[in-house]
Amino acid sequence: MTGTTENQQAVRRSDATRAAILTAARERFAADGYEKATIRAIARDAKIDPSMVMRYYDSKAGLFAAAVAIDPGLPDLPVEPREAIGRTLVSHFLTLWEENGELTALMRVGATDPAAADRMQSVLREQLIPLARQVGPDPEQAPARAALCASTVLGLALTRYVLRFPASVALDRDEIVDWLGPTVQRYLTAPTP
Amino acid sequence: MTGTTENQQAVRRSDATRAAILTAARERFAADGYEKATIRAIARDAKIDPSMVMRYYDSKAGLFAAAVAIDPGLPDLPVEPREAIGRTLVSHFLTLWEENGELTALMRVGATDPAAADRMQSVLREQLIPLARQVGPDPEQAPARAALCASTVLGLALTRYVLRFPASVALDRDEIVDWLGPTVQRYLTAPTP
DNA sequence: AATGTAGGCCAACGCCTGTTGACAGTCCAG
DNA sequence: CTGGACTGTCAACAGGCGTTGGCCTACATT
Repeated sequence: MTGTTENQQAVRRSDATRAAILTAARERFAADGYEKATIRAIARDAKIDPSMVMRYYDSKAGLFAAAVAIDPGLPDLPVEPREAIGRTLVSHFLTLWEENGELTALMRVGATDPAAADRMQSVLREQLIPLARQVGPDPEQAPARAALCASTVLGLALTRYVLRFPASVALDRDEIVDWLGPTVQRYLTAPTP
Repeated sequence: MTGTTENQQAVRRSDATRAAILTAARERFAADGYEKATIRAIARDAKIDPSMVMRYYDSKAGLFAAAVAIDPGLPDLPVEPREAIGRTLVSHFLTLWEENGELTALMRVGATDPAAADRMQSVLREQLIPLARQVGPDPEQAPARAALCASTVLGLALTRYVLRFPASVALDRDEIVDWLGPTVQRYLTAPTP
């Protein structure tokens, strides 16, 4: 132990370094994807030696896992009024994506790495499908309806934050909510077409 | 020149090899993305020496460019009846994607490679935006409306063919057209919300 | 003040990558 | 039948990668 004799969570002298590594890693992974984001480059950004990364995060895979640990927190969303759930969801996702660069990293890497793809899927399974079951007309359709919602918001994230299509980047927040909100609303609550 | 003295397009003895390389490259790029799809692995699949790849396609980048050369052919789509354009587009994209594995490759690589992302964007610019201009109420909104359509179909392709979310894979073709068709229709033709 | 320990740097390892050039067999035109 | 172009193999290169272990430094405890 270092510093205080308190147990709980000791303040390590290396915390600043750990944070610097994590920040640099998020930026590099988000910008370059998994393979092209080298540990050497991340270490250079964080102004430390590559071996420090191994000391604190064991391996490149461990570093990535630590860098993209994030919880979208869908269960905390207000479900009422039910006819606003579409707009609420879209708005929530936009905020999430613009505050957390690691989501872009997760998506870039998920395109080629099954483990990252799995992490994204777990959000669908554990948060979006339950929500669809809660607000949708038929619990049995929940997976399909949730999948459509996922494809809607991830499609926007793809064109706007990953591929950066100018026409998609140019959309402003309200416009997106106005267009996608009703779409998600329909996927979740409308009767089967 | 070999074979016939005809100019036009000579039949080279190596055409079979070239094709084998291209096929193997498409599979590997689609499955693994750009970095993880090594020339050695592609050559092994095609049962030839890695140096042949360089001889026929100059470099890895050249091979990729040749492997994903494809034209979605949107301009040939029937625009009438106008109220069916949404379903027509979605249906066309589904066919395209299931017939051409290179689209998955292009998307996997586009997630990290700007050049591939550009190629995808050119489809939006040269084919989807003009179409939106043609059928939409206000030509000035064409880029925004086209971008929303792109995010719709690419979102589905992402969850279904790249990330392979089971709930998205489980959707059948008609279901997808029934759900996404009206969405695209609205993005293209509905008044601004 | 002495001492153990955590933080940090350095040099090196083995591996895999894209790419190259020299060499051998095969086919066809003259 | 002979020359030259084409197809293909082999071995090697230079460089970058993740990862490791040894070493010095500086701090916190005793």
